[in-house]
Amino acid sequence: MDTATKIVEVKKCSVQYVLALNDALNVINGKWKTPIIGSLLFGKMRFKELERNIDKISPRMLSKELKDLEINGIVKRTVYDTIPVTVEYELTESGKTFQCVLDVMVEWAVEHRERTFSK
Amino acid sequence: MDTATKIVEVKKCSVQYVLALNDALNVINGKWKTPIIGSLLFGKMRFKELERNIDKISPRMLSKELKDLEINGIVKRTVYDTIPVTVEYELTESGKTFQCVLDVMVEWAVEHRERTFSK
DNA sequence: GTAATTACTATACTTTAGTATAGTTTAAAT
DNA sequence: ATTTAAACTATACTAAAGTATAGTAATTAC
Repeated sequence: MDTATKIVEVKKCSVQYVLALNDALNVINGKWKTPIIGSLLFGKMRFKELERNIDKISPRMLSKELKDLEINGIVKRTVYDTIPVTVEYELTESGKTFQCVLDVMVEWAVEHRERTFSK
Repeated sequence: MDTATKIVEVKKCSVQYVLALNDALNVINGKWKTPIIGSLLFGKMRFKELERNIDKISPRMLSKELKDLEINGIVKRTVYDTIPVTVEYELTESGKTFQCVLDVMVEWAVEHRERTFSK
């Protein structure tokens, strides 16, 4: 079954729909996932660069969230054999396509704000 | 400024982008928001109907989350002057259009799963 | 008169998420 | 010899989210 057909299938079944939805939600849950993905959309970055880029994040959280994102296939971690080690983080293909999801959320939010609060 | 122009503006500024994104994320944060919205996509429902529909939800959580959704303009609450009172919950216009956001998330999730885990 | 139903609220508790602070290793710079 | 830097980890704590259990008011059914 190809991906397009699969999508049609999933949309027909509420159980599968909710499961897929949770997959997507797990990518962005918590306080720090979207700032991290947002930073990496500008290109690959090292740990300290991310730490400096993202206001108020602690190394503990950055480390933890990067690990989460790596496990979920959103971020790729590359260790270079330099002394001391250089570690680079970058978005995977899925990480990059996630921008479309973020864009739709932003579009909805702007429309929602106009409709609901600015009249 | 019309909504389309506003969306273009917001996408250009990372601060505004993240703020709009958080608006959308607040709609769905927590464990119970998506099941509630998902149930209400089938039509208006009373408190007990929602409670029966959503597996394992407690009345405390249902009440709290419905209040949140109402404040955020996603759900409309209508009290009928019957004895005992009848209370109906339904999605607002924004609540209904939110389905597009959920659909895009589901599409991404299915594609991501194919790409990342099934090869 | 007891049980059930609707639409919740109150209180107490547990679990998860996030913060604060300090420490590790290896090496280069001053 | 001490400081600085990268890339984290460890420990302890607080805050937020969620659960469990019980209770309220008004009414109908048995």
